Amino acid sequence: MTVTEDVTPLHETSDCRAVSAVLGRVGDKWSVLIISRLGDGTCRFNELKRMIGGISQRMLTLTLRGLERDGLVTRTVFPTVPPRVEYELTALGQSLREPVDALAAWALEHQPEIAAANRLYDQRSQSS
Amino acid sequence: MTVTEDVTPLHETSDCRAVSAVLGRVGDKWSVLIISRLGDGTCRFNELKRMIGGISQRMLTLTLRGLERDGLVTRTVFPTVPPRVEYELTALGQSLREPVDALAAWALEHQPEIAAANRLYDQRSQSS
DNA sequence: CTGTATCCCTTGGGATACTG
DNA sequence: CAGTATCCCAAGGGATACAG
Repeated sequence: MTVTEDVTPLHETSDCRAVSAVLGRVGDKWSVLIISRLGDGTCRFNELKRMIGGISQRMLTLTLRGLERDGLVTRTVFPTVPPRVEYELTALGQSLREPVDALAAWALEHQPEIAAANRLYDQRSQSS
Repeated sequence: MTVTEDVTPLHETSDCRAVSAVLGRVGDKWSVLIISRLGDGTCRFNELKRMIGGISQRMLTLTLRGLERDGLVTRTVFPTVPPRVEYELTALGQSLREPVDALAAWALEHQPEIAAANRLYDQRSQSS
């Protein structure tokens, strides 16, 4: 019988949306780089910009604001002239590094397999 | 003295690009959901579409192709009529679940802190 | 059933210029 | 120094129609 079943998409539960938000952060091109860099210690705005390299001022600002909003990074303004702003990982931000590093380790470990799969797939696509 | 220093952006090393690619996969809205669903067993195209819900045909196809290209999923076509195609996680795909689950666990565990940080941040932005 | 092809709107994000 | 504001282009992704 075809009664009305539960069709609530799995990804729309409260828990799943929370997980998605974090996955989005991690998937973001710049967030992880910033967190990684900040893991080595406090950093100023332009310092971050230089060390990461390739990030625009706009994206650095936006990404830092996002990280700050999620409580992963603190922003400290020193009322000097010229202004000095320091960014630092919070305990929460530090704790995120562990699972992220695990993922990075997985990526490095299996990179050869992935590259091989890519070549195989592309080669097969070629001859189609 | 200001000699020409090493300004190679950290994210442009070979290793880092490999890690980024994986982080991109994980950050992708649909990839993780598909992998998660496939973790419970083989699945057909429309089966996946229904269970995930909210994904367009186009994105399901594109995402599955990407997962297949990276060797995370296998695609098996049964030459019947109507056609029957089954998707299944590879061993590599299975192995990815571990670090991803760790990240999901982190997200769930710290969700309250993140939500609180969000509220605090938004509240402060309000009064500015 | 399992896709592919198009159209088209939304979002992401770089470049540049300006401000406290 | 540390941003904000604007412009603008490219990629992401849904809706729809068509095909094997």
